[in-house]
Amino acid sequence: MKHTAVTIKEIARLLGLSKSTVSRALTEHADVNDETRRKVQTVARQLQYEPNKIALNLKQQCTRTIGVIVPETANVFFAKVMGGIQEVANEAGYNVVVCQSNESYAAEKENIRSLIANQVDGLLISVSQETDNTDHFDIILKKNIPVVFFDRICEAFPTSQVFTNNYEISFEATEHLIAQGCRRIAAISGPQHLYHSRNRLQGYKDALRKNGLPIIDNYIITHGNHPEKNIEQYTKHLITLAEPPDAIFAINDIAAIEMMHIIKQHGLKIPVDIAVLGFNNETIGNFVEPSLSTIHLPASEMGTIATQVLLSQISDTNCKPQKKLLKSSLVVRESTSRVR
Amino acid sequence: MKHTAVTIKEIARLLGLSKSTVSRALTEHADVNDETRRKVQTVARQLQYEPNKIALNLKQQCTRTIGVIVPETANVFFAKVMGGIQEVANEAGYNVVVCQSNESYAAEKENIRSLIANQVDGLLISVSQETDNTDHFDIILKKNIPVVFFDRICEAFPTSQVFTNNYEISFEATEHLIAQGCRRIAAISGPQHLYHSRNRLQGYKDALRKNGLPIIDNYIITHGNHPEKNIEQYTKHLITLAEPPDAIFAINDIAAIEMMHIIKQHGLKIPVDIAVLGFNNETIGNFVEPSLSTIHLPASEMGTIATQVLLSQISDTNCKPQKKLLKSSLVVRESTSRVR
DNA sequence: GTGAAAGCGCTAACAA
DNA sequence: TTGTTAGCGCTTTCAC
Repeated sequence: MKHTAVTIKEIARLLGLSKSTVSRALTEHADVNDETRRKVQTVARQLQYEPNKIALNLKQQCTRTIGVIVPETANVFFAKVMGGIQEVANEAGYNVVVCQSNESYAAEKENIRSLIANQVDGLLISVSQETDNTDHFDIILKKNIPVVFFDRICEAFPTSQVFTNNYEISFEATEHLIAQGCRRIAAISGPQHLYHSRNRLQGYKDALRKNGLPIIDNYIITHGNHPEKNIEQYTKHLITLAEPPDAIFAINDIAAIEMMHIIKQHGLKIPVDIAVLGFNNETIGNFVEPSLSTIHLPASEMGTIATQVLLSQISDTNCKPQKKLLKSSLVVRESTSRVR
Repeated sequence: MKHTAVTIKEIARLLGLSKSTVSRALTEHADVNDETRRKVQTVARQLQYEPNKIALNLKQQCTRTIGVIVPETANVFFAKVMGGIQEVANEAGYNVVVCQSNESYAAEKENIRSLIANQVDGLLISVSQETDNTDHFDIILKKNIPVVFFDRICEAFPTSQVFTNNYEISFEATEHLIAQGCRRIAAISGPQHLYHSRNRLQGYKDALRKNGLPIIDNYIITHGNHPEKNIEQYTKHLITLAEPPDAIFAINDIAAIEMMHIIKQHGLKIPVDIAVLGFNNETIGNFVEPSLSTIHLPASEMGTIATQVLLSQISDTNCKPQKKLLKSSLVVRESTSRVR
């Protein structure tokens, strides 16, 4: 390392003062002679003194760092959330350490261990697809570390949670498809041990039920850990059914666009033969033909709010867990517009 | 914070030993009685002792943390690079703190200050579009902090650099377009004070020149900080020229796909009327019609290599700066396939 | 208004 | 083999 680092001790030596006086002068403490303060600050500036954060951390028993665990940083949604997190955290003088679980339970567990060992002041977590129990989170409770789950939350856990109205938006989206005349609506859904996936599927089912449509198992695809790998198979499976669906509620925009591509290749028309609905509202949805209807998630906002909640808990340790519900919205474009 | 934290002192008190003995027992030091070690380790496990990293940091004068500054985390390319960085860093027991410059010089400068103040062991930087001088990097040299620039490198700087063969791939891509019979090739290019943008444009120009084609200013669009905002205008401008281009070398895949969309809307055929070439090889390029030809960048690999170089410099401070050139490759799909 | 000393949690040189 | 001591850089009582 740079052994050149200027310390308070050095400044003290140079000015024939004690460390404490220098410290006080630098931290704008009251009881210090104006003259002395001026001198200290001048020298500090000349030497480009920067207080050693590590020493401060040790002294103050906090790191002003928050740890974030996401399934995958390359995922557009999480990347946007990260933006929101950074913004609020940096504004408040906090650093952000990011870890990826890569959808693996083991990695998630290890990330938690590592972040805690590194004394982060708080955690922001979106759980991996593999995570179907919460044992590895217990240590967070035991050590009483502020934590906020976001998006892929851990419902049963007595901590703060920030999430979107998955059930409602899924219900709304399904009713939109029904309103467009779709009667055989397929849905690609995530692992059912995850709260948000479960809710999404439930919203879909309830909308069908409410509208007197049957729930057909063949139309519901629950995929494993790497959905993007199987979109092609799913699509081919669906469109070659004896009675193929007339709408597909995809798991995300990229999957939706891939499905559209395959559907078109098979000579089917979108949305007339099959309507396609995405999820995430990525920019690209505007530029495909037909343009993609989708669900807009308040990604960046989710990051900012989760971070705000976390920071409030860090500053007030016995502040109650908060549940924040953010609203998504349906973005209707051409891929589901069958009636005028 | 959690005042419950178990310390070495606590364990020592419990066992009637000294802190040092406990420390030695825990760190697998040689000179310690097997019996003692066993006892210490048992208690440590029972109490779920975790060494305080901050104290270690202070003691060892390093944080095992590397700071990363990227223009934007939501950018797919940088998100992929981040993946590679995380992988190598975590493997080596390093944490990664991410900052975004949001393409702003001021933010970049502030990020550097903040990361250095937080005593990161090293830096990975991809410079912002706004950055047209290197004054704010001087402090890194002065403090002798290991740094590796990647992708958007800072050529003039006497530090390690990891980058791709922008000139060559751009040359190759342009020759590919020429080989497809294109004669009026437009290019959308980044700010010319950036090394990689300059090289890309130069490769394009040299390929034209070598093939006896004129360099037409009207076909070269150099954009500012937020290109995505103006893609539509650029495209309309180009296709309404008296002599519109018969190929466009876009700045990235998303821009390319937006351009294709607009071109198609204007009744022109791709690639026959206008060939379109992207940059970045995003998945989505496979699923648009026509499928998008593009340049594949070794994004994740760039992250892993940059991190490896950085770590080697951290461990050996007077290890010489390294320049690493990674190869991109041309991915030819339908959007540029005009001959058979 | 300033200095001396203790202490945050840990390691390591030196003693015993 | 174990304990004592010092010290990493800083803040903060407590004396003076």
